[in-house]
Amino acid sequence: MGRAPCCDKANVKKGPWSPEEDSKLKSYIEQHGTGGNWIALPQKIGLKRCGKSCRLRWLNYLRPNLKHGGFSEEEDNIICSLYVTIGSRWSVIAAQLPGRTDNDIKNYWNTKLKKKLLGKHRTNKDHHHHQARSRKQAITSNNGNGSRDYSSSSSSTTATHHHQQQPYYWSHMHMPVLPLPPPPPPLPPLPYAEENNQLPSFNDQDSLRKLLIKLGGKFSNNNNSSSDHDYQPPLDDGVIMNFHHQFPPYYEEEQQILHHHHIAGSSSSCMNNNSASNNSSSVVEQFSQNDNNNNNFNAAIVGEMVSANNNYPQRLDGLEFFYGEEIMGVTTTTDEKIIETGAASNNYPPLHDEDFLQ
DNA sequence: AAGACTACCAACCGCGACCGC
DNA sequence: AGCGGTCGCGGTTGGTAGTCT
Repeated sequence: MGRAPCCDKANVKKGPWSPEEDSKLKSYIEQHGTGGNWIALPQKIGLKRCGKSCRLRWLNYLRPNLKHGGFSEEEDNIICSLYVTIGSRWSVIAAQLPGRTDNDIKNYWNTKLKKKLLGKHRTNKDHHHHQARSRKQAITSNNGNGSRDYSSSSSSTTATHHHQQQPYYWSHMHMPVLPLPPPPPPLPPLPYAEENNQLPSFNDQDSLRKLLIKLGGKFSNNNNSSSDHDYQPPLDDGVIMNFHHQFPPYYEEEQQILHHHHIAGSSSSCMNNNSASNNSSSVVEQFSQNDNNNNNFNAAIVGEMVSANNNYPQRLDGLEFFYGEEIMGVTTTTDEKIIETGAASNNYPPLHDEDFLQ
């Protein structure tokens, strides 16, 4: 039973690619193309690689005009904006960033951008992952002395203010149901110091509202607004139209929600309000900025988005820090309830001891 | 100095979608 | 319509190297 392997695993090399393999693959594709069949390609070249591996190597590394590392603030902004809108659809996000691969963006998001937004507070999943890995590495690792480019594309380490970390109980949402200490009392919200490039706290409604305004547009003064007379549809210069062409129905669903709640989509950034301001081709510039500074944040928009997400749980996974724990169903006072609700709302599979002990 | 911890990223894996027969 | 092969995607893992204690 089970799925047939795509190649003969026994006769296929795995792991890092050698320069010789790279040059073989690259020169062949440059001369002949892929031939529309990745599976057959390695045999043609004489590579002992899986076709999928060849494809990945080409797409992520060998393909011409690829950029590696050094994400700009504008790229950060685009990634953030798109992630909030469409979730972890890396290929779609990558399509808006020339020279970037989905893998690159995914890695960048997971290792830097997410933390940039979350603050230094690691998720427990990360924590356990790294703990387990560290234990393993303690056995197997051999430290080298090579140099590595750790240049960060952004300057956010100072922005991880302690008060701006995620709620304690959010960081436990992926945890199994185990006795936990009670969450600390809520901290007073800090002002949203975007002027200083500080990251906003997403734990209070006002900051969350501002964030969503920046990411998605303005919020109506009227919480029950259904008229939307002043809604301005996004400019159609191809990008947004591409979204409509590419996206399955749930994107339409979100668009309706956004429409319904006057999110006309503003420009700018979840990270830095000063960048991404002069590039007309960027997605985040598709919309007119129209923040009327009204503070009546309508949480229903997020609620609806989360509700819509019930059908597509992947889209908001990891976005709880955007939307807030209340919206995500993490509103109760006991830890168990918190975990249960959080897990249920995200369709997480039941957790077992082995998940915890890994 | 050494071990533990953390960060990063390339690569792998499995699944669903798609397509041709 | 059903089936099998392939593609493309997103999640995850493994290896390496920097940083911390």
